[in-house]
Amino acid sequence: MPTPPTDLHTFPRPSVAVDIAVCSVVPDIDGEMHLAVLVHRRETRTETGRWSLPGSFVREYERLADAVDRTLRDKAGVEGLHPRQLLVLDDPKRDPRGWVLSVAHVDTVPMSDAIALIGGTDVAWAPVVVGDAPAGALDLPGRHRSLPFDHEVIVTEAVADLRRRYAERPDPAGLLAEPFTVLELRRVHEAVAGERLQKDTFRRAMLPGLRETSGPVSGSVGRPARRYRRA
Amino acid sequence: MPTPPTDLHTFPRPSVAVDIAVCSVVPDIDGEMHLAVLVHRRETRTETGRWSLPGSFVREYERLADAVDRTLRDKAGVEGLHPRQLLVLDDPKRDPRGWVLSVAHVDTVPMSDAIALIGGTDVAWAPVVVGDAPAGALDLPGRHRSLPFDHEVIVTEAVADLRRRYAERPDPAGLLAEPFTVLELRRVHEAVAGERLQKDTFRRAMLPGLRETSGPVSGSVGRPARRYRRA
DNA sequence: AGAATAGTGTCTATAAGACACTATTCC
DNA sequence: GGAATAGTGTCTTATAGACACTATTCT
Repeated sequence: MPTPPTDLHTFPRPSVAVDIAVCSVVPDIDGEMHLAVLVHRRETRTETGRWSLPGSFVREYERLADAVDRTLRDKAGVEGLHPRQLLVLDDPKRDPRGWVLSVAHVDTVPMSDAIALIGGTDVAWAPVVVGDAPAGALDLPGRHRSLPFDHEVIVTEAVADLRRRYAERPDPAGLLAEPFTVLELRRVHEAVAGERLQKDTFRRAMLPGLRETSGPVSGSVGRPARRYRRA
Repeated sequence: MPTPPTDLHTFPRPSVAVDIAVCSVVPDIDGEMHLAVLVHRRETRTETGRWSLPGSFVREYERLADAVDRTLRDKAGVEGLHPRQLLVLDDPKRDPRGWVLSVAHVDTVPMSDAIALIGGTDVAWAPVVVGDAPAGALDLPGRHRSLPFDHEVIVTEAVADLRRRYAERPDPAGLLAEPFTVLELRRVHEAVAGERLQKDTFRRAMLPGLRETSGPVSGSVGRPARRYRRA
């Protein structure tokens, strides 16, 4: 809390927006799973036609998490997520229209909803580029190479946040529907991490955070895998 | 970046403030060092007389880090710090005067400046309560028991941030003047961690992040200690 | 039986913790 | 020499990685 002025309204106030890196794990043509970020094609004056992260201005007395939920509902028809704050973007020149602060968030959608979510051609999943690409680089549709504004900073932080959390615990963001097998879990973690993980080490690291389910085991071929839920 | 409205000014805008947990390590009566947070006595209408964290409203087109610097210069005469963003406090009811978002920060002042910084009776170092106290509890002057608003959340995050960073590297915030001995460094780390650290393990963990200085070694008694700088 | 996938025993390399020893100074 | 503090050798314990083996299913 600041030292209050005699009147709040004597202070200039910035516009405040939320920008969101919505993440999920989606398959490519070959069935390989990849961490991807939701981008949409800009239809408005600034940077029209480029792909960017969804965002919107915060309404009066609205909580930031609610602004995130509302934005995703309106722009992508997604519900019931768990946004996490990443950082505030405060460069006074970041928006040509004026003084706009943006609170960047990361959020996730379950893999089962990810594909259905892409309705038209104005929304897409852009895989995170793995390897030694520039930080925050996405594999955008068409021949687009980069995100506008400071959105690459947001992607960088979002990916770092997810990787940190997934290194600790099994599927903390709930990308995978329960119950699941350790193999399914590992595929998701590999997609997030952007690298292969060892099957035995991975299993032992994750087991303390899992509860075995007694439910029936399905198996196409080979020994049927046990199924688990998050503990 | 959000979908732009036709005009920025059609959107309601919140007041935006910065609140700062300024941290340092200060000695108590017995010479023991403790992690402490700078608090000041409120002089204004809301919560008058209570101790709280310094903060102020952000000026037009001002960067948040600059608002932090300005606030600390004005309220405590501190210069040249390195604020880090912690989180945005966005409860619409957090300030009775209206819609105020606050961006919480953590910052540090070198130990050598910490004592001189306390000028009058309206500013004080409040040691972080160690042990199983409520999260974010401070040992405030007088008989005050708690911080107003959501300041305890800020202290909790500030302390967690510092402890995380100090567990990794030697004195990342530069609390200690260079050059220093490993013993001096360990005392600072113990104050931040709120617990004793083992001398041999600590030395081995920190050495990779230190550069030995060839400068003259002072010693009152016992084998003179080597002196180091941060690498 | 053989293929395929799941799960585990175990060896090794590495790091953390703890203890005790050696080293260097001042008196 | 003795007190005091600095720094290190090394043993123990825990953990991560790797490899190979065993287990359970389907065809």
